[in-house]
Amino acid sequence: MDQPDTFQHRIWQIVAAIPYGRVATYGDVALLAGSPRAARQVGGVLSRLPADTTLPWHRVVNRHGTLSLQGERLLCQRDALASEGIEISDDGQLDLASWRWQF
DNA sequence: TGAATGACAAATT
DNA sequence: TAATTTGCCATTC
Repeated sequence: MDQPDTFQHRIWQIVAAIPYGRVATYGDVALLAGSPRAARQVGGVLSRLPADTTLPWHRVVNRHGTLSLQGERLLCQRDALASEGIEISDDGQLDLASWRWQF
């Protein structure tokens, strides 16, 4: 099983701290995790999340304010964000200047 | 143990 | 200005 102090576990803690109705970038999460260059690992961790997780992974977007996912996962994230009051453009892009989590 | 992978980001062409 | 390539870092095979 996973160690209690792994990067993965730290990512979970940070993503869980994202306030409702806000979004954070992979780079921000990586920065808070202690590795500003580990943005890829953030995505890697979220990609391995269990289906029954309570983690608000849908609040994590790339630095362009777009969703890097594809297919059904992308639709699920867009729907989840819309449910929180976050408006997304037709191109799947949201206004980071307005929705980005300021910490 | 080593090589490959990946839900990003920045630099370069 | 836009598109492409390289670099990063932890996890996985």
